[in-house]
Amino acid sequence: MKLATWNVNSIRVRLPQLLDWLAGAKPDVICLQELKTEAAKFPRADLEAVGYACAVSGQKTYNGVSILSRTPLAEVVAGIPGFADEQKRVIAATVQGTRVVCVYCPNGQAVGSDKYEYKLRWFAALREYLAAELRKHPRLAVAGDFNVAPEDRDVHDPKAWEGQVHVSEPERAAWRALLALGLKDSFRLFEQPEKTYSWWDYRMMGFRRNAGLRIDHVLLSDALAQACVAGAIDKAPRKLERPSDHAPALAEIA
DNA sequence: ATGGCTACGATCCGTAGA
Repeated sequence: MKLATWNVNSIRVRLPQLLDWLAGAKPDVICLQELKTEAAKFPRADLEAVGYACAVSGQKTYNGVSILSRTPLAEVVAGIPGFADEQKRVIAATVQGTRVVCVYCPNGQAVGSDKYEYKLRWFAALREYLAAELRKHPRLAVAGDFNVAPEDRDVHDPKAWEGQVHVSEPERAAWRALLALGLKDSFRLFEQPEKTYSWWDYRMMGFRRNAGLRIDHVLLSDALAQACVAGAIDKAPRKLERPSDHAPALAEIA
């Protein structure tokens, strides 16, 4: 199973690029974030026409997540059960015996802000949710935009970013708490080129300078990690005209 | 130099992203 995640930053703007990428990369499953559209306006017919079933939790203007799959999606659950949240950030589904959780973790805006506090509360709720999911589903993948760069090697300029949102110690501790459940960062299961990132600021020629962060991740339970044969980030879509600011991340499971 | 783009939904600027 080839499992991908991509923060598309508006599904309606990025649909042509998404269709092109699906045709080339042929993922079995892809988790999408920042749809920025309500479910009724999600381009379901276009995606079904190229062979993907869609589970969608949409929201106007902000957030919005979806899972696309070439095989049927079962047991679809939107949101974190028990965690009341207006923001559509989570959707889960079972695909061929694998539980897939698609996440768009909060940005956090600035350390100490209300949004930062929300981000940490949200991660605590996600951790409890994933702990319960792991008990039910040994084959568990969690893919999405985590808005956390786990280590300094995931940051183009660690000095400049030190203590900032996305790299602050409480955020990294929240990330490690997910790993402590028994999840592996699929990207780090393999040798990787240095300075590989998944997001680059639109401003200041961020991509051309490779001034990026690795914040989009595919986490795998032990059962899946043991069968994982590749982990990568595909920078190609970031080079296109009018790109998303994020690139797709992928894991291939034998 | 704390900005700089992009998308959205409201109007021609404010909010949010990261």
